[in-house]
Amino acid sequence: MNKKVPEGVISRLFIYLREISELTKMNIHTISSAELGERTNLSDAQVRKDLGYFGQFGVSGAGYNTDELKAALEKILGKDSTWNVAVVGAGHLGSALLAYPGLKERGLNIVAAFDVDARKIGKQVKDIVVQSIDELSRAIPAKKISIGIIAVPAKEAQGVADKLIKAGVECILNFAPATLIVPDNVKVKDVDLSRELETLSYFLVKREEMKK
Amino acid sequence: MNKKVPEGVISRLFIYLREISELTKMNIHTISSAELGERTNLSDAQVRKDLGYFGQFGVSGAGYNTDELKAALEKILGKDSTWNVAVVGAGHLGSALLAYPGLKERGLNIVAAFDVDARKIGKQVKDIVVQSIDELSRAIPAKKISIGIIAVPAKEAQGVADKLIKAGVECILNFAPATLIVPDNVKVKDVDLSRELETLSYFLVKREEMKK
DNA sequence: TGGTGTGAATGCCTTCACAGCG
DNA sequence: CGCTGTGAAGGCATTCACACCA
Repeated sequence: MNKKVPEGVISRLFIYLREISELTKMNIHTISSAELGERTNLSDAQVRKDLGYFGQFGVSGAGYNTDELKAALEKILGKDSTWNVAVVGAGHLGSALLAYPGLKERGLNIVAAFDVDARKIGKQVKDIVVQSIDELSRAIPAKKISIGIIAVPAKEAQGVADKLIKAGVECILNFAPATLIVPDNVKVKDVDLSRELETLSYFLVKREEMKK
Repeated sequence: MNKKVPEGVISRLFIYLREISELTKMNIHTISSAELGERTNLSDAQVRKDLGYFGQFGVSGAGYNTDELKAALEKILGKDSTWNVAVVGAGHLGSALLAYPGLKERGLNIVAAFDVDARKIGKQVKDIVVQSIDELSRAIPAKKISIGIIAVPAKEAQGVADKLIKAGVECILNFAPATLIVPDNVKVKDVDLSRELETLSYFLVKREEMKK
């Protein structure tokens, strides 16, 4: 069993879980790897192999029972546990995250928000009041926060990351277009919206060139 | 020359460009692949190989001239051209995108926004007025929009994608947690914020298990 | 018969390692 | 001497293909 799980498998398991959840709601109780692959833009082999890293969930000739598979995926992915999250930066993006209902549903509770800007401190979004960033180092351990979201300008990103890590955060989702230097035991995931768009635009640039 | 450029190279070129731009601002005119790698959390070999797909920009024994490299990267990445972008969905996330200044700076002009919700239609963010989604099919070609951003709930995402494609959009940035089915000639990039966070949380789940 | 589970083959990307150059 | 540019090697992830099972 203990084979190495490729990067990306976990992310896909969440996609399968999302799809399977829809199916159970629609009272569909069986699905083949081919069908699940079609619904997720992945190959049947990929689906089977991904699941294969964690056990055997299918029935030969019949496919997968969606209720069982759903339960199995939730177990694998730790959907029974919940995590506390802090957002740093209460600008447009930070506020959007605070207001996003999809996170709580998935066991990710935003329990604090911080900003440097006095005009934003005290602002309330849903049930969260934006605090001064000076309170970060006390609030993170006090509220048992293990995930930090960085939604500040690039220049401040590294400083915020340092503060979060010092306060005990173990994972960071970084929206700032900056490369963060962090210790090995801290996991960082970068999401750079303008880079995503730029990469798409490159596709258009290349297509234009091809036309000639 | 015409070797196949791996997926991911382009995205990294944008990272190099960002870093190099900082350096030129700081009046640093030379950098080695090792230093550039350090600043971007990548290996020196990776930096050289990535650049190698597009030509020879370095000087043996000396490194790269930042001004020349900046110009070369901008040329490769098509930073002289600009693209028109539409946002569909004027909720929190859509509004955040409308207000984000980083895009225009990079040649990505949001020129239209659409929503189904009558309460949001007419709302103004910066210089963009939210229009009814019924106007989408006329506005997209009229404004020469080639990139669409989907910031609507999952259930509506496929319908919006269909509308965008029918209207002539060639690339889609999809924030909805849904798998889109699109023709081959349309490029889709998924950004699923809650999945990113969930993937991070899995890292914590596994770490907890290890402690036992 | 239809579909899983999985070793083997393939293909892609990264890393290595070093010749060659300024 | 330091650092680039690049074939060759290595490692990972995906796809293939088929034995096996209900």
